[in-house]
Amino acid sequence: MPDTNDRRRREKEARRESILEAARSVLESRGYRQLTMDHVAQAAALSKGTLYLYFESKEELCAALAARNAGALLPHFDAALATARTGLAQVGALMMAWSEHFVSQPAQFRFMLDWMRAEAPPKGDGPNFRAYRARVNESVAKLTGAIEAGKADGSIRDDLPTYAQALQLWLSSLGIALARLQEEPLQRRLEHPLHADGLFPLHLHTTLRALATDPAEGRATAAALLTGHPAAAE
Amino acid sequence: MPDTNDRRRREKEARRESILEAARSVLESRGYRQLTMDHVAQAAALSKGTLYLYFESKEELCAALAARNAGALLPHFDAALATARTGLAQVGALMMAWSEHFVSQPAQFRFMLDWMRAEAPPKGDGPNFRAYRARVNESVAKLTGAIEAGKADGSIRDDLPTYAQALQLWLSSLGIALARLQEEPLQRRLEHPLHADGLFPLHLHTTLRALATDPAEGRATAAALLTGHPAAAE
DNA sequence: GTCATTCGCTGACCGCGGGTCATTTTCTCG
DNA sequence: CGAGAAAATGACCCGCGGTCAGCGAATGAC
Repeated sequence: MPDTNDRRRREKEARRESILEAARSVLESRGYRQLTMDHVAQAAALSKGTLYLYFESKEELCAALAARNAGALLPHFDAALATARTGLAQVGALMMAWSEHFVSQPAQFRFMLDWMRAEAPPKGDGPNFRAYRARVNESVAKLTGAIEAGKADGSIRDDLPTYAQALQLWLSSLGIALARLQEEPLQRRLEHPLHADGLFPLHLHTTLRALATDPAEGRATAAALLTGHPAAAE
Repeated sequence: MPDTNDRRRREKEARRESILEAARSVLESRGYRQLTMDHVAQAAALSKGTLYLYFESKEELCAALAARNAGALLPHFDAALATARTGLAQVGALMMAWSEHFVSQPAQFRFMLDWMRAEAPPKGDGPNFRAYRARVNESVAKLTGAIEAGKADGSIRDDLPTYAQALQLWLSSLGIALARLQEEPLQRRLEHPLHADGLFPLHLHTTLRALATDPAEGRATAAALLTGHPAAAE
């Protein structure tokens, strides 16, 4: 009977994964606004009621997707950190990695941003939410680590509060990303047409110049990162 | 009969305003998530169907509210511009004015950010949307004007693309503001507790240092703005 | 082999919220 | 007052998140 129980548990986990996969495919083909429980159920060849046996709510399902996506970013961050010599370059490389993931996985990133935008503030608990937050904290930790490294090697000013500075970086980049998400609306509604993609290189320059002990080094670091990866540049 | 027609038009306009006022009161007392057409109708002592005689959709009603709020910001921007000597100081003063309005009118600002977060991308047309966009463009124009002034007087580097830089400023500040909107969730979900309010002074320092021809002047300008208005500082 | 129990699953159903429209009420003017 | 227009109504539709009584198949005891 432990055999049976084990199999049961494995099958349950497999169902859960298949539901997540169904949700991902709906996201890919129909986008966030069409990500309804009915559509997910249809894609998973299950009834809607069944979904609620595996996820407490739609929010929890989305949180599970978000946790998965956030986890996928971490190896890229590690790779980025490995290629950079100074702490300042590490910060820039993390931002580049973020942007590149953005470009290469548009559906996932659109989801993450749409989900953050739609997230209802009051209730945000449950295991999947906690998993998501853990991944975010890991990412922020890599950023704070890079800033600390930069302070130690002299490439980053040492009069900055590390953790607050990491959040300022993270959040201001989020604003830039939001604009890219709404690229078409942005272009339509502004006086002068402007590709939101073009804002990221500028943001990188601005950020690194502000962090650098020597502004010229900030500029050089940003330029090196952008020419090394022209796909993400303007 | 022109008398009658005039009165009719005035009454129609008054109804429209009373609906907007009702919406504003619902927003104040119940928040964005409770801003339903039924609640607005109840607050305006009208039936729901009547609302649709004055606004095409809920989106249009919200756009009208947003246009009104965006318009209220413009005089503050003008006042901020008048107090600053250099272009760099003007940029900082505009950011401060934004932050102060944020603090003094929390309900309106919460609405603006909630609305932006919830806004559905595809369809965004209609007269109220255009009015809103016009106000935003006016605001951005004041920012580009300040940057140009700074280039002219030597306080801001002249190798920056003015318009793109204005947008980078605007959008990165938006990210900071979003964090402040979710202040409590932010504190709960991060490793280290941190008041989101504390991020704005840091953001101001970072931004002005990056823009300034002389980093020291950027730092001094930010410090002067923050000590001059301690309510908005950390 | 039989039968009671458990387990996974179903789909009809609910409430809410945005949006519609045939009907009724109110106003205007001859 | 009465005809026609304008304004307002509220019952109604649909899509969506979420619920639950019940059904059928696998399981295990005898």
